[in-house]
Amino acid sequence: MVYFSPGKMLISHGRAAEQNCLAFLELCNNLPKLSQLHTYILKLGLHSNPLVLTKFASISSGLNAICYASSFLFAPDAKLHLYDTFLFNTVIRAYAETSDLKHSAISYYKAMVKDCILPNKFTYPFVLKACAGLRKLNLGQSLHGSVLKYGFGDDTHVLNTMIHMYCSCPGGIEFARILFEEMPKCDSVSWSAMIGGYAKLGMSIEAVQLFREMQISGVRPDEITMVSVLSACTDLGALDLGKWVSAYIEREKVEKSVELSNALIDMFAKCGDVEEALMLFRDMKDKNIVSWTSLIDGMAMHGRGTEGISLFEEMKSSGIVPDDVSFIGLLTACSHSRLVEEGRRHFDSMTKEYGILPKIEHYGCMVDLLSRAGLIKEALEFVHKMPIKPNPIIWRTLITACRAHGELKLSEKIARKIIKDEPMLESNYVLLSNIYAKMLQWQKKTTIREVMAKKGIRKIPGSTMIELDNQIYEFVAGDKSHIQHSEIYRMVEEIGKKMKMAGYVAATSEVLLDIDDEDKEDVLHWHSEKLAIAFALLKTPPGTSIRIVKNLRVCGDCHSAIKFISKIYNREIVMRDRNRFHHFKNGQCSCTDFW
DNA sequence: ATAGGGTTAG
Repeated sequence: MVYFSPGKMLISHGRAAEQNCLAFLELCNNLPKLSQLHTYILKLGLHSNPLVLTKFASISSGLNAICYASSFLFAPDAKLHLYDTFLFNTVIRAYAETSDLKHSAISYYKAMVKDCILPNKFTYPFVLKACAGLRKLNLGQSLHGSVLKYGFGDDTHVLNTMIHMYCSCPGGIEFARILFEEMPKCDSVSWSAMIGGYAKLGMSIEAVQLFREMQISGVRPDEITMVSVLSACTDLGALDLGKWVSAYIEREKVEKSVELSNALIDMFAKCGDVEEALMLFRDMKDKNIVSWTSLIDGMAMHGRGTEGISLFEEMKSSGIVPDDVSFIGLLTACSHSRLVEEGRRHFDSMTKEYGILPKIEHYGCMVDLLSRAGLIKEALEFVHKMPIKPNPIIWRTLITACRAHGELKLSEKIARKIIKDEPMLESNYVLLSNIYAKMLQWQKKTTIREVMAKKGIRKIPGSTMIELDNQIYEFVAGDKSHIQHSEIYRMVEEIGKKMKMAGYVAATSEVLLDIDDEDKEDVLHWHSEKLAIAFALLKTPPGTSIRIVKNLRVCGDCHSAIKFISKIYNREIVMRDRNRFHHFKNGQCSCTDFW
């Protein structure tokens, strides 16, 4: 234990004072004695000493330290001297790294420039980082101007941070790309920043494309680049590419940080190979809570809820204390596997044993858990009793469950309510329109379509992606853009005939879900997942499994059709939809029709 | 003294 007592400190001067003070600050790390320390530093006249100040700002790494550090700048006898840039940099950095105070970093930067204190090459990475956190494009652009004005337009560190800043600001990605293209020489950080920028925005195709260009460029990707590429693979559901990245990491001996291993686990789980995710996880020496949570989430998505729960218990036994995110994974695992009692119990233990205040996501999981299992009344009561105002996601969860359990009147009522709350959100109308389809009330369905058209709201088209021979193909319903489309459509017809012979009957209410009247006959078989599967049947050897990724939830008709296809063509078909995985095999689906 | 990264309800 270190006790602090300023009175006993040896007050000395000059270099000795500095050394003394630094040593003392080292001792005082983590001690909440900042105000005494502050007095002490002023007494020694060391408040403009850059080394002392940096040390001071870094200890406790908290708000207080930053406030005291910045107060030195305005001490009555503060003198402007050679080190002032350094002083400002210290304060700007401290603020830039404090989540809620990034705007203060900008204020100090502005104050600095106003006082004619020249920024140096260390100033801008800090300032730009703060700007990235604030996500203000126009501020970023003006900082960009200053960077050029002060002559740091060819500093790689500064430019890399600027790419990151542009990628973080809405509407900035194009500016980032221009900057990136114009850079005299890019290093792996530049590439990672740009690839990561695309990946974060969900521009995963661009991220992967850029990674291919990076390989041609000869800059060696490092583990951080790989994390960004993997997150693009995860988004696309591109398992082959993900596997290639994984092999590359082994081959090139890229350092496997915990983050990289976690990204691999997440990729394998979300691209459909949860067994590989599990193996990787078991091989990890240092796991953290993210590793566990990623795998639990993976189990949840694949409907392997019991294993998700065991992992959660195992995590606790290993000494990791669950956090709010891991509870989301656990509760999702329960709801997707109809483990109602387990879900309830864990929800209670979250507050009672771990003191975690449930967030809207946790309530959402519970509403899903109950309503999906058919306990609609209880789910409704739960919504009315919860202490947070239910959000549209909660209402949509209820609507979907009501529809699945035949409570059409109730789902109509809720759907009308959320349209009132969010009149411009397309998915609200689609829900109501689907309810009318199920009620066979075509007139009302048409009216909804007309209302949407009048408001200029368009439905997001369903699309399905498939990865074949290092290419990613995307199909949308009724799509005829593919070169081989006539062959594909013939295949769909053939599949249709075989399915009928096997006893398949189209579920009309579902088939007509999202289709305009004039297209009704045409689109019967043309949902994007059917096109993608027909394509895969044409292009892949018999007996191999087929993996597809859908952007929306699979419709009931496609779900039953794919069951037939898996049997007729003797193929395992793995499908990821918006919510979860379906493994079709021999006429059955792993979700046991519980989705 | 400076830059880029992993899990989050339907």
